[in-house]
Amino acid sequence: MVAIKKTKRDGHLTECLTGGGFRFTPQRHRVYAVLLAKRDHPTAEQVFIRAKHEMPEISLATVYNCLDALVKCGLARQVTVERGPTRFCPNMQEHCHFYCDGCHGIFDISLPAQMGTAMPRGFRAERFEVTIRGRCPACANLMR
Amino acid sequence: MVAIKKTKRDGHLTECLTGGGFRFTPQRHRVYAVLLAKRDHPTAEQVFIRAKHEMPEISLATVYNCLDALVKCGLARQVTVERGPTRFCPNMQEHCHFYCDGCHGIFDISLPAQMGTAMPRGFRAERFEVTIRGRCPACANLMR
DNA sequence: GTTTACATTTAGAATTATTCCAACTATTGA
DNA sequence: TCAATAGTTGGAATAATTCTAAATGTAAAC
Repeated sequence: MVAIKKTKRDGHLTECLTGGGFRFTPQRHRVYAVLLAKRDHPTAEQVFIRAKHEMPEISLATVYNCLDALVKCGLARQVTVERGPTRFCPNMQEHCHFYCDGCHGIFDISLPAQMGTAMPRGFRAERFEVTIRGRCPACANLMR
Repeated sequence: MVAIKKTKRDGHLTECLTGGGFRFTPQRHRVYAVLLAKRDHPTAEQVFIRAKHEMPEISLATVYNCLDALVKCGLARQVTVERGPTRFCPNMQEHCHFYCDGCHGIFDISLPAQMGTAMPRGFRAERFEVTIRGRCPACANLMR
């Protein structure tokens, strides 16, 4: 048994996990803390490396499991803007992603009413990609 | 040497390829034809299977090479909306992608002025994802 | 039209990212 | 406390992609 100091934020974690049929575990707590600590859209492997600093015995399979649980219970989202490993983002507010073609970094940008005119200072937008998720006509029909 | 019947469209292919420093080859011709023939955002593997019907000796490595060349010379784009294999799309006009959470199909949707109100009949939009590509402040500075 | 230089293709090996598996451990609820 | 079940672990397996080296094809110079 590992001692866990719970903060107010952890209450939210517990709620969301149990609400999704998941248990609260020290590993999930750690993985979520890693996501919140540095919001640079890390890959599963990067999360693994960071989580190991405070929890050396955690395994990569567990990190994948924890990230999956967080995504399923609405505490994080997967970000896939390029070929390569999936990245994770704990910002659940409506926002869009700025992908830098130079350093391949991903930055959160708040969704402005007039996109393009409201870019943060210094960012140079060159291409917009919009993905809409939902149900196509055939699949929407299957749900009734 | 393989005989190639060139159409007007193939002239465009040749132009774009040579413009990007690539050579015109029967394999690239075939791969591009496959993309144009059925615009269902196929994976590299699906392109490979389709290309083999008319060119049984083509290899998967070549299909990856050809798709890469097409992307680099502006004749196709990669579409990565979910974890899993990258998909390819020869529609180079401004448009966005509708991803069906049911069948995982990807549909091209023209980019409307007011998104959400202008969905094609039957499509149920549930979530919008916007990715902006360009240069972050640090990388934009490096280019001057 | 040869020759030469280099790009491309091919099959298979290697690598990367992710998932699966089976044994063990922890948590929950009776 | 005990049984049932969920979660963790390390390693094996799989999937997607890239790399490699040899053979072949293409273009451009002579």
